[in-house]
Amino acid sequence: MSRRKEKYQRLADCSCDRIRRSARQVTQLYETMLREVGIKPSQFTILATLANSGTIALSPLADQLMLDRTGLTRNLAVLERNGWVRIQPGPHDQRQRVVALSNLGFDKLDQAIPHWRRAQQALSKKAGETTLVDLRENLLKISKQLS
Amino acid sequence: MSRRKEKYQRLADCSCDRIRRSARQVTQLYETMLREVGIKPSQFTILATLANSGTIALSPLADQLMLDRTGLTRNLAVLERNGWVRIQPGPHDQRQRVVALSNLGFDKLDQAIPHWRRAQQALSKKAGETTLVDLRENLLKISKQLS
DNA sequence: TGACATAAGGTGTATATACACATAAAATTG
DNA sequence: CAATTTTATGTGTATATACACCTTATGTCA
Repeated sequence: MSRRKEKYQRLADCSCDRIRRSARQVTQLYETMLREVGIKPSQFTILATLANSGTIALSPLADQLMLDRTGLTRNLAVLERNGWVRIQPGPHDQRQRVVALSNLGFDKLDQAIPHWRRAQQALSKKAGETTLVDLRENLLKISKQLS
Repeated sequence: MSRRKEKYQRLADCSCDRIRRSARQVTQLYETMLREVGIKPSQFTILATLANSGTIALSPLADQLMLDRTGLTRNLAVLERNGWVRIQPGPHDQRQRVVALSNLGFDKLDQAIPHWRRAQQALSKKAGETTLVDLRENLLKISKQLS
């Protein structure tokens, strides 16, 4: 394989690949914990955000979650099917749809919180609290610089 | 909304959500740069890995990439359709399939590298080199602790 | 007010990620 | 060597992510 050169070895330093790998691993840890209550990490995040925001239209919710709007639509369809959120036409603007956590959604969130906490603690224990704090700080910094 | 309490505000400190957001943002930066040569970040990573590994069976490749094996299968199907990789039955083990970069794949990789470098540099510039180095270090540390 | 621009949202399509389950080949073992 | 176990891989299914394009409602301005 004459084309296998040192030149290609540096490609391993890809920051995109690096963060994606870690994100997959962390996600799997949280999925394992949250699976016990039948909820996914991304669903948990949406429920938690809705618990704080109250009724909110789709686009500002997507902004707040830094999520793609079209992906949010489809994710919310699942949450609605599960009865965790209510989606209604916007009260003033007929283009809007506003979403809010239902009582069932609050229940599911309450039920999930202890498992989420276990995931947070497990990650902290495995990664080391200092490393994790530094990491989160740097991730936040980078997020702000990229938005 | 009587159930909107401080209790839910702490949920914003989710490490899983934090890393996933940043991963999305970083991925989008790389996608923007790599789109010009018609290749995705994850495809780039696979091509780069294959350039270094040479012919390799699917499972060890998935291990090396820390990728789900079944996802790799489907990703490779696209790469094969594009003519960037060759997939053949394993020479000794009839269960295996071994994959290798084709000449077209090396060409595509060579073509993509300058754009990937631009993405790396853009990220470094936006995030700050120090922050980025720290981040990568912590990500690597966490990856090792979680694997 | 009517024409046009803008904003909110949905749909189609492609890839990414992960798990449960299925199949076939190879390895092991009695 | 035949039966069983393990290994390598594929398939079905569900969700995640992103972009291009479409529709409809709202806003703007001549």
